[in-house]
Amino acid sequence: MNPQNNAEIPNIPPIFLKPFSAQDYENKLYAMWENSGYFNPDVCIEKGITASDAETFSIVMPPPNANGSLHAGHALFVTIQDIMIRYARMQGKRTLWLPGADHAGFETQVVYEKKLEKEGRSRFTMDPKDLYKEIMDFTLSNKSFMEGQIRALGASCDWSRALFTLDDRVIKTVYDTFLQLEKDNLLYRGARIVNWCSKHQTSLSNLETEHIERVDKFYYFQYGPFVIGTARPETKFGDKYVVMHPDDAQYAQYTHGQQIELEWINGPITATVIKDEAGDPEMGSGAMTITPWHSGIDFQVAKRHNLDYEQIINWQGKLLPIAGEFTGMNIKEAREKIVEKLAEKGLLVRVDENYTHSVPCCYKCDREIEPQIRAQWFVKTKPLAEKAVAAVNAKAFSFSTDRDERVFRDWMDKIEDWNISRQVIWGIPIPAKICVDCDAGMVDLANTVTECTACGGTVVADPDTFDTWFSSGQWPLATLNYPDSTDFKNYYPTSVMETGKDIIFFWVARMIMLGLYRTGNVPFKYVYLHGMVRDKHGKKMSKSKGNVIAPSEIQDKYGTDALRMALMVNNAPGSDMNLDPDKVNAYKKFANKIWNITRFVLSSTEEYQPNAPFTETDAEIINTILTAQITEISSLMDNNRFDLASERIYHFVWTYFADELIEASKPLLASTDVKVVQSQKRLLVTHLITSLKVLHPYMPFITEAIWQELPAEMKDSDMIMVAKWPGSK
RNA sequence: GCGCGAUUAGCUCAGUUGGUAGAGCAGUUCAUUUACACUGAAAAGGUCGGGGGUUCGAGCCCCUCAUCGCGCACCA
Repeated sequence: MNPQNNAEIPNIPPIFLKPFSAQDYENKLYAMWENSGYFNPDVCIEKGITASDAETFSIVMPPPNANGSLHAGHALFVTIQDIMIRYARMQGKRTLWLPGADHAGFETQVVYEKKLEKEGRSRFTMDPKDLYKEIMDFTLSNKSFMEGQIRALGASCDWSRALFTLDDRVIKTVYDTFLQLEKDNLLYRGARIVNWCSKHQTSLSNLETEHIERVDKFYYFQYGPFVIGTARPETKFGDKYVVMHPDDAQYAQYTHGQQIELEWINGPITATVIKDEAGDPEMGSGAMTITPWHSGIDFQVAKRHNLDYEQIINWQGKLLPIAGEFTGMNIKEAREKIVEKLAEKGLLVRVDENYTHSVPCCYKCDREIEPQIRAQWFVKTKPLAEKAVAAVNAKAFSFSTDRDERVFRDWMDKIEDWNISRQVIWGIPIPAKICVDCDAGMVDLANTVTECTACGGTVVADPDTFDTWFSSGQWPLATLNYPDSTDFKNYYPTSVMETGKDIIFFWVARMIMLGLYRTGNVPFKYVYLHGMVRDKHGKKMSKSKGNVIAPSEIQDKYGTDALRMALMVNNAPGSDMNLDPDKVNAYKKFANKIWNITRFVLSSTEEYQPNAPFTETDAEIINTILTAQITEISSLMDNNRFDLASERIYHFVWTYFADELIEASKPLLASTDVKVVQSQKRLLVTHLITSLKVLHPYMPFITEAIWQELPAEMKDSDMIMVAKWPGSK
């Protein structure tokens, strides 16, 4: 290219004389948008951009964790939601996208604990208040960093309404719900088997565990006249009940409650026969001993027959004094030694070396979960789940794919009570007193409870915090300021909940249950779930594999618009996608193509007349081809098929506009017939404006950068962000 | 165990109600003061995992098998 030639063309703003460079524009343009106030629907109404009676479109943003950098999944969700929002805003809807930041309780505490570990410190030796303050400082500094990255992705969200999950309003909402649940008898505190992580020293919900398949040894021991099997000999010290199925013929001679003297690990014991349907005649010998404190099934058996419970393993994963000589040993090292001792005593029958089973582990540290009995707060979820299923039956909300709805229903059908207590510092304190003499708990928002209402015993403040998902589950209520705000009236239920399919149970299901519970209405009408972003070969991104693609690096190299397009094109809703830098590069080229299309159009449209009459041919192109293409694109967008719409737009701009229309225009522009030339100029400008508009939701920066350089007579608005979508009123 | 998904060009993936397949990247040939080389033109490349069925017609619907992946939940 020879700049001198171009410099002679008066119509081209100088910026078009070099290739598009995203870095030169993005920050400035975002600041311009943000300063305009147009992210805020109230401002749009004030300034006459949006009609005051316009249809609303609202999204509550899933608040990113304020504990680190954004990853590719964040870039994907920001892109999808921003496309929805920008499209709605251009259609003249009253459009709200409400951002936030998540303190992310346990998650953040784990991140912070790793930091402490590196510094040779531990949360267990710290004053809880100091720890809380340190994590707060850490989180707040990360929060502003994270919000900067959201801005860099082009998110046109209303920062004036931003909320943090530890803000007073959130806490008030959560406390109100907690109290309401108690009043409605949907809340209880009781000793139940919980998933205990002995590294993180907290209980976890079932969803916070993952099952890891392992091959372990499976031992058979002589237990009096019975042979019992176990993979966990270290729990067997207290086993004094032997359970068999009531109908198991091989044990017909034994009666329920019968006592048997037998030799066991640390000497003679008296065992009691329990007939219970938990015993499976097909499994092993059909007889089993139970450890009610450390097994869910055993706990149920013990509950049914009112048996004793005894803790064998302490909270740190070490054996308690009941283990005799093994007291204080870590369960892993104790296992082999216990087996050795049983073998010496002649009680080891045989060992199955290839026992394959999956064991529940902490999803953060992979350490085996130790089931423990602990008094915790539980929400009775069945009544809440029934309402949620009724709502989906009544089509009060729907999912982007049928399979998501099936997955949702499946989980709702077999939902169990939800443990909402966590032994975590970094979270919202549970506003309750707990009894030190029994397991009772009393909701105590006003701090007036002085003794146990169940036993009259001494009470203390509950040291626990809420499961983050309990508060996140009320996020739409808190952000829209339930119950009396105008935002709540205007925007609840929101139009769309867009989030990752991996948190359909953690978050989406909980928001539906709690939203329905508090307001009687679903929190959103449509659930769009995106898949995971993987590396270019479909592998999960992880630091250890070294295949993590940081959005900020991609943005620096190729531009944010290119990243956004790469994330959208051919990425079907709900399925995982692979992010290949080569694909991003393809859309960087596309950005430059748009740049040069503009340059050509501007350089060819001196003395452009906005009202020049179209020739018959050109009118035909406008009325049929252009209209048809835009209708199709809008229709795909209305159906949330941004993957298909973006590909269509790409070809509309490159294949049709650039390769066909512009090439065809070259001889026509050279025509001696002024009418043909003027019509052609108007045709090119019309296509340019239309292209920029339909591209804008996907590639907001370059389209706005160009828009700002266009002569006033070509455009219908100062900013393309609030320009009218083609075909909309 | 229960449930779900995938299998389409060398690679990574699209394909909305059934009408003999599309993109990006890679590769082939040609074009060089062209709006744009971050380019253009042209061609090449797939019996849509195997088998069976429904249909005038199947990548798409049904059955079955195989392989890969995911979710949930158990286990003495």
